[in-house]
Amino acid sequence: MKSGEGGGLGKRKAYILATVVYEYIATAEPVGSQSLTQKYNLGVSSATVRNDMAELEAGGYLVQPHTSAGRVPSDAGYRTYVDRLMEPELLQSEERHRIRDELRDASRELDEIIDNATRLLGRLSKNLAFVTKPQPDAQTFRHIQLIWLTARTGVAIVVTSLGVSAQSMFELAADATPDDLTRLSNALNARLGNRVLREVAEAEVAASVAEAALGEDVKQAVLTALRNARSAEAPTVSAAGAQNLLDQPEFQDLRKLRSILRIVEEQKTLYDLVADSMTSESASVKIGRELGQDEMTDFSIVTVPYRFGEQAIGMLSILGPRRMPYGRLMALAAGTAETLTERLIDVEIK
Amino acid sequence: MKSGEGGGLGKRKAYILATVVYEYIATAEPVGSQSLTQKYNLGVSSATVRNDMAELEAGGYLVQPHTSAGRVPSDAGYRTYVDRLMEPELLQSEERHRIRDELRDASRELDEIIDNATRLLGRLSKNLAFVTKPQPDAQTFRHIQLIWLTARTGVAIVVTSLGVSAQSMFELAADATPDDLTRLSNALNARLGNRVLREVAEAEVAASVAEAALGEDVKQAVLTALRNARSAEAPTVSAAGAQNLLDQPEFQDLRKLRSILRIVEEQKTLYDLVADSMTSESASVKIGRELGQDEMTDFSIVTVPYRFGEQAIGMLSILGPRRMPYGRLMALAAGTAETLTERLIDVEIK
DNA sequence: CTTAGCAGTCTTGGCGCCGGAGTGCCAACC
DNA sequence: GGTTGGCACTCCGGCGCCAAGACTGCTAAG
Repeated sequence: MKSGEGGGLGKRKAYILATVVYEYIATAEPVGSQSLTQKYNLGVSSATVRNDMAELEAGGYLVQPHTSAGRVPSDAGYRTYVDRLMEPELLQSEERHRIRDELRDASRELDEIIDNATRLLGRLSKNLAFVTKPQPDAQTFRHIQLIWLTARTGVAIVVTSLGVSAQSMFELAADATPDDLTRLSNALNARLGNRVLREVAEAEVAASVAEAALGEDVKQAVLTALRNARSAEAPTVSAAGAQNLLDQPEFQDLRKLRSILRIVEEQKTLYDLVADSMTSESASVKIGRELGQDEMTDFSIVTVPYRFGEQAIGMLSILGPRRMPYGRLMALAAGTAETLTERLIDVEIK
Repeated sequence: MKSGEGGGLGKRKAYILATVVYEYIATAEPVGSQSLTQKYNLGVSSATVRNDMAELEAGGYLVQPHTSAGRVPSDAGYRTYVDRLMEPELLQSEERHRIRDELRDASRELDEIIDNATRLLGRLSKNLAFVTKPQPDAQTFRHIQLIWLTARTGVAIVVTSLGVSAQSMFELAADATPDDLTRLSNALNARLGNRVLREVAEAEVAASVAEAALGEDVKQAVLTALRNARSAEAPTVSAAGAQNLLDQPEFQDLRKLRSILRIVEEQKTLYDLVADSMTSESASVKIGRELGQDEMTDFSIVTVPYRFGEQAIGMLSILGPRRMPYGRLMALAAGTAETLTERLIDVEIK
């Protein structure tokens, strides 16, 4: 549950802070000096704890909901707990296996795998889980196919190493034949093979179009199609477990819940909340105001990136009350991310 | 607001029932005889209304939350109101235009159009809106393309009249060349053109495979791919506006909200609730227990199918408290469905 | 059949009170 | 100087009580 040193706090105060956070996470009740000494063997009296708590409050780690109530951790209190006081948790091997089993059975379609992982994480964490779907532009180009539909319309399909990633309809200013599009598809495939999508340059498309002896309008259509295929402004986010939040006592206030639901529906906002955690190596945590949204002061988010090969291509996150079991949720998210990473190797198109 | 005859109720009782329902929908408070006579010009005294209300209760149209409270409509009361008492509402032409404008700007991708319509309906109705996406099997076949990825893997892309509808990865038991797949694609396209997907028979696929001189394993792969492309067990459902429900007084009880959120996440359940309304000509309404789910006794759903050409291919629904403004929501859903129907013609691939 | 009047019922909200938990401070102690 | 027991004080939350308000059902008269 706790231990560690805790910055310039002094050993005992750090320990008390850790215990207060731990106890508050468990009970959702402000914790007082007396109940703390009764429940935990602190080796000092409640009066001493009281003094330390007063100093922890002065230092900004704890706050009092009102005089004559116990203390509750502040953002800084949680932050210190997460960064320096809490012991990292590990998943039970039983849970580890469960995650593996549930993700293995899922289909080989990328979207379904992601959705499955999201639901699983929602269930296990008993909070709201959300997972960003991989942006195609970090994936490797495998195949493009321009399909002729009518003389002036067609659809471009791009297949990447993680599966069919996108399709995009196009219109032409001049007539084309099915054969034109096939020639161009072949030229593009020859030229772009095994390239990371992001690095495909306009000049290469232009060269292929020229090789197929087609005009400017086709070039524009292909470029647009590729751009669409590459990435949306914000990736799609899959979410699950909103109903779990209702069990938390902090949601007696429906307005909080309202803003959460709204944010979850606006996928862009949800993505922006965690976008910068993509580059993090392991689990990262944002607590309360750190999320930068007034409506989210009572929430925290744990985020872990998942990878394809070496490259981080998406993130798993858990959103819950600020009073969340950080250690456990970080372990869960990390374990699921790891399993998802392994799973993606399985479905790679080589 | 009301009027009409109302079955074997007698004119005045029907009118009183209509007024009670109307008033309860507006205020969410049980309505009593006295306040009713004060607010509406019924032409009779509160004592008379009292007597009629007692009979309406005996007839099962009204219920009392407790003695000495006003009355509240029962499922049967709402049902009678919706079927026979209420006046159909029409949308303001301003609203009509707003719907048209918002749906016009959306992209030409089917999924985005549907998502847009869902969000719009959620916003306008101030309730939870959900829309089923069209099952491909009612659409017309336009093109199939088998794309060669490796000697034993490929992906099948099916394009229908409403756009790329599905892709499906396949594995082969024996090696194939890109040319094999191209030949087969051409054979299939020649044979299946302009057919409704649902009606494509196994024999036709077999004939095309034979024509391309390919084996049983390819045939199975194509059949599976077509089956996947055709329809999932239940169509995907797009939902929006869950947060609107929080404004309703009936949601002080969080357990109700919990089950709603759960059901919305389980798309299958949501779809099953309304599946049988697909064949209905206009707006259909399910009230409380009519939904056949214990957790949903306090809710109602309004559903309107939307079409592609003559054929109903999906439904727009609004889920809200049983105490919902039926007339308005029916008009809204119908108006949105109509606009969506028109919009789909625009994006048809001819 | 309708209506006025009336007694009875039930919920809701305000008020005051008390108990519990916790704090801060002080003086004593090691 | 840090630690501790003791004590006075504060504040929230729950409980019981009461009064107000809103309805109902019933009865008897119009």
